[in-house]
Amino acid sequence: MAAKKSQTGSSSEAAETARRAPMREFSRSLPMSLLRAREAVMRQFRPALRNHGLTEQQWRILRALTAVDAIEVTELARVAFLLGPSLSRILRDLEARQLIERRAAKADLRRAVVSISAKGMKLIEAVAPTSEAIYAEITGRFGARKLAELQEMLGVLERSLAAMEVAGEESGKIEE
Amino acid sequence: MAAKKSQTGSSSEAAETARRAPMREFSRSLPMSLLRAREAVMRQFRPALRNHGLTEQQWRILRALTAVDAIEVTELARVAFLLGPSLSRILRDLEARQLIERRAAKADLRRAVVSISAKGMKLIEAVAPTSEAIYAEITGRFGARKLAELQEMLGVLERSLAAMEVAGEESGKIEE
DNA sequence: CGATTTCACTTAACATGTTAATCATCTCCC
DNA sequence: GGGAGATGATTAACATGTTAAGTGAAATCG
Repeated sequence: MAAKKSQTGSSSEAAETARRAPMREFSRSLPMSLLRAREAVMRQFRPALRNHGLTEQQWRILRALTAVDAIEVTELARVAFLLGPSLSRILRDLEARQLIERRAAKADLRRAVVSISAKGMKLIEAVAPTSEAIYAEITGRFGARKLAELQEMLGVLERSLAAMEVAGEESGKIEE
Repeated sequence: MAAKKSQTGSSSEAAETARRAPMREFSRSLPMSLLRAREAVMRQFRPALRNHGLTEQQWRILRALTAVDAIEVTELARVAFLLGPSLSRILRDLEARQLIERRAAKADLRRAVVSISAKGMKLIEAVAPTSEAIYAEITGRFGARKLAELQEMLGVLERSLAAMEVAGEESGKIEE
């Protein structure tokens, strides 16, 4: 089971090092931990959403819209945590399905204002009980206190990194 | 600023409730917290990976391959936490770029065995220092102890939900 | 005013996520 | 050994993630 040592010789000396001593256990890296945890959670919700013809992101948007009377697209992107292009496509689809309504802002024709329709609201109402039940089950299994603690830590992590420089621009092509 | 009340009447009674009292603060839901936290982390790494022509998933695969001599595709999917179809596409690309090598298993021709190439290993070596530096910076900002604690909680959450039934099959179309 | 720049949003192009279907092998059992 | 079913991998089809480019409207400045 030993790695194929001394095969290519000195050429892959560092390669051998990496092979023997992985940078990090990888599956234990923070991004992987967060990814797996999120997937474990979403795996519970996706079937229920799917039964109502909604994807996770479409659900996020409709959910966000129930909390406001109307909202501009950019602000909606921030709240639902979606990038502009994704949001554009999804809004086009949701509008075609008449789950939302869109109109131009009077004061600034560049801006579009979105709101949920009665039909969209009914859909939300149909899914909400199941969704809430699942959330309650998760809370029960993991523990309400631990859940709050976890979310607090996630928030701290997020804020810790918010101010962090996004380095990696390699050479000094910072300005263009 | 009040919601358009008493417009459609009793029909959207629950809708009004939802509008006034959102099911959950939404942005504070567990899935959103996990998503934002992960994005905050990955936002630090993506530029560096991009400078080396790698996406996050391609990096995950190469990283996973450095820990083993060779691995079957299904097992690689499990380790790198990718679905089969995604992995298939990415392996095709990585193979075309000669960053990995693939061959059929002798005992079972259905199975494919993948390993990282010398060229792939060199790429890993080129990115690793930057990647490690970023990880160290994150650890420093958030705190090594808190980081370990967070990952422990994420693991517990994952295992708490592993046994949970994935309900939501609506009607009894469990069998097909 | 009018040209330039900025801004909000959309489109484009490519990579991945997600589920279903397909294809080739392999196993099992008669 | 041969056919039904199981299995590993890929392909198909559609939705989203991600970055760059495009479009129209607004703000800025000369």
